[in-house]
Amino acid sequence: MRTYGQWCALAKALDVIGDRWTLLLVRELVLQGPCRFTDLRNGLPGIASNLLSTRLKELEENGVIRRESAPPPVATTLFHLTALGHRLEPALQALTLWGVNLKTEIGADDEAFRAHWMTYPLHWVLEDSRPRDALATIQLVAAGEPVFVEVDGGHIGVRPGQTQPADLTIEGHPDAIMGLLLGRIPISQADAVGLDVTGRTALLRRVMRTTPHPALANLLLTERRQRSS
Amino acid sequence: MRTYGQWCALAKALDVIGDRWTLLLVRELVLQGPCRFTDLRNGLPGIASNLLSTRLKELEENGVIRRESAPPPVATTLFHLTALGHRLEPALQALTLWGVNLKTEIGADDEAFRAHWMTYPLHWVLEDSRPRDALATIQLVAAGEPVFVEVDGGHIGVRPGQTQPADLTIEGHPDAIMGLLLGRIPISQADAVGLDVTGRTALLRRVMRTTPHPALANLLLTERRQRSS
DNA sequence: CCGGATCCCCAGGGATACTG
DNA sequence: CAGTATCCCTGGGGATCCGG
Repeated sequence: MRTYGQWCALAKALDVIGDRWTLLLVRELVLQGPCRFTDLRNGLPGIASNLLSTRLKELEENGVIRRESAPPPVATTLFHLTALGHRLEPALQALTLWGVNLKTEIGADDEAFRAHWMTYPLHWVLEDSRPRDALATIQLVAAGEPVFVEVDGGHIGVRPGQTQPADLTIEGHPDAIMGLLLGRIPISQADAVGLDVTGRTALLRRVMRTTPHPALANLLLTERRQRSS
Repeated sequence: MRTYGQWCALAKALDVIGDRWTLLLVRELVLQGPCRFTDLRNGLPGIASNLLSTRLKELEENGVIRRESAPPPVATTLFHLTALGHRLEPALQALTLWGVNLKTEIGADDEAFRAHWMTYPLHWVLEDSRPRDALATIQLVAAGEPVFVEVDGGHIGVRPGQTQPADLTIEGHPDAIMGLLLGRIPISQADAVGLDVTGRTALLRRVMRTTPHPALANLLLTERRQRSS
């Protein structure tokens, strides 16, 4: 294990989770819960299988994850976060929030996408502004992957997957969907950005935040950044 | 620039600050303020100068830092955090807090140490429980490096450096000093762990927290972690 | 199909020396 | 002081193979 050898908590933390892919691996376990090797590989497009294996070993040695052989319905080993691992979530959220600033960049269209990656941002972007209204459901289909949103009693539920008859369906590129839900793309221009919106569009007014999530205020970044090749 | 190529804010963030040394470099600018090249090299013991140069270029391209030629008193270029860079601080703190759990490990004695690395932890560990008392000063000397603590009106000030006649002086290994201030090492055992405490020891009762900092509650980690070679 | 292990190769990073 | 230049080595990407 390569270490910085510094008396500094940050350096110690980076000794453990600073290697390439490591924090993304933790992200998978946070967003998906206990995972099989294959689930992780699928959630980390581009990782070499030997690296995934190595990272899992390291994280286990450092007490961040634990491997457990699951009973028959699964019948294979599952990787869990330990209590220590779960304590990484605040750091994960802080870094993710910071990364939102960067996503403004050119939306490279060859980017990999997984439905569950949207769940964090969606929680930050949505709210139930009419808690007394009846339960409502929204089916998102981002880059072909389904995400299911449930609005009920002031609470927003987000998870990958489908439901049958949703009150509202939004289909298209992830960035376009987020742009619509953020209010940056008016419904009138949904077509123009390749969005397919069907159903009770009035539901949008219920779930879209009127005031941005406090932690997302930094989206209004004034400073301009330049791009290199 | 090597990128994960994922539609995910965390992945984007790691594209920018995920490389080796990068986040520690940001730490230096957060803790020390604007730095010269040499200041950074000194705050990052072990880094190769070419790597430092490369990282600075990358961070500048990505808008995290800015280089500015300072007027005569300094007469050289200084590296500043941009607004975007400053927004990394919450993530830095979250990771640092997580790292505190790991520092319990064997205190390797060949670790590098810099005084300003203590400032974050000290802010978390200290408080002024008697705001009406007169201003008081504590001089720490950790691993030979001086840290100056000022207690006044409910506020704690921490910065590297010295003051002449301090009300209390504590000298010794950083871990021992932190242990004492955390209350894990009673004053009676200060000698046994190589601490040299002189002056108004009653001041300790003023600055040591009776109730741990909320974010540090996770120090009471029950789970046991195993060690590899 | 799952959970890796093995091999090859290149790029990123470490160490040191050198320069404007 | 603020980097560049160079050399070398290890970590990581990519593919393939293997036991359960």
